[in-house]
Amino acid sequence: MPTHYEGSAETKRALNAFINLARATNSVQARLTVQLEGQGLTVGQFGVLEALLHLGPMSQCVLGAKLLRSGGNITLVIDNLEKHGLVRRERQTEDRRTIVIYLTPKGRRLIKQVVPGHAKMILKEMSRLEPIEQEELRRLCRKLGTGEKSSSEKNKREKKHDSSETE
Amino acid sequence: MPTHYEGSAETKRALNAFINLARATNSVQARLTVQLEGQGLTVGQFGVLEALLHLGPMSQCVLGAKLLRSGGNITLVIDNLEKHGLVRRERQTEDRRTIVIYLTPKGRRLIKQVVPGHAKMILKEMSRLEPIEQEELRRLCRKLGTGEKSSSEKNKREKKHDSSETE
DNA sequence: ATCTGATGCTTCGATATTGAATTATTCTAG
DNA sequence: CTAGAATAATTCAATATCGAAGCATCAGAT
Repeated sequence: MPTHYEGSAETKRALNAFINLARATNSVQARLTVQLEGQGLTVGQFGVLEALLHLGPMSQCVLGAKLLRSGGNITLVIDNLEKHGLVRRERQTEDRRTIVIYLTPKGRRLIKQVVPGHAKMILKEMSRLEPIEQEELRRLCRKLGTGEKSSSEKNKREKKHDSSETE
Repeated sequence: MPTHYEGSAETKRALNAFINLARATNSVQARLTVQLEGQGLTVGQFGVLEALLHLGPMSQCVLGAKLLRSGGNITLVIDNLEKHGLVRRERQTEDRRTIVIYLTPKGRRLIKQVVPGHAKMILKEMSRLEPIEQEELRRLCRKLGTGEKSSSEKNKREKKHDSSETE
């Protein structure tokens, strides 16, 4: 499956690598999305609930930073989760700008039930590769860039909790 | 950056590989998106114009199949491209259900101007990896799955034109 | 104490994206 | 030839997503 660009071998190599990277990721994610939505959660909603489950209650602002989403987006996703009774908002009294999001019992129950199946699905998808290959893929992807600029963002007392499963 | 799931080493390996795959892809795509939008094109619009440039005029239906997008989505993206005078719709006379999309001169000029910079950007992104690594990444991604079910779709006289750069 | 700038959330306008329902058209089996 | 199935496009209702504008609140400087 060649590209239609002309260009140096270097360029072709890069484009082909990128195309296959993008396709593989989209393909796997599409199948994961189908599974999640079959359980009544969108990808964005799953991301929020999963972060709350593993990292505990947090403000919308922090949630946006963890999930790499805009403030407006978080507001909407939380709105929808709140409608379904899966999370609850609580305005902070110390800093009244901040709203902390908590899982409701219903939300906790749901996400705890959904997560294992999701993990199992990822396991199944990734098992098309040998263990060694999975590790090599991981190494290459880390080298390719995780989106971190350099290392100059809120390094105050945020050492723990580096990453939940953030898709 | 560990996950917060417990589970077998096998599961952890798969989850970590997946997380880094997803992050790397999203990270690269985000930067590409910024560049495209700086030139006034969304990713979806770029995909359509690029397909039309490299594969020639085609119906919305075929476009949707190439880009793996729903019919409703293609309709909207074409609407927006048409508003900007970058493509034009032409109803077929043989089969009046079908609408073929053509690049306008303006659209052709624009996409021809945008494509090289896009390719250059991909080259730059991918060059964080050595050539050998790019090839290995490609191999792993192909093995991981390109979304092809098996091989039972429209194999009539569609051998040529396997893939444009489809993100 | 007050002004100013930063911060957190919401709202809005665009665009994307899907799946379902609808319409128009073509094809196919009788 | 005609009825019903299949196909192409459109429309609609949700949801996502961003960036920008707006509002409330807080923190720092004078």
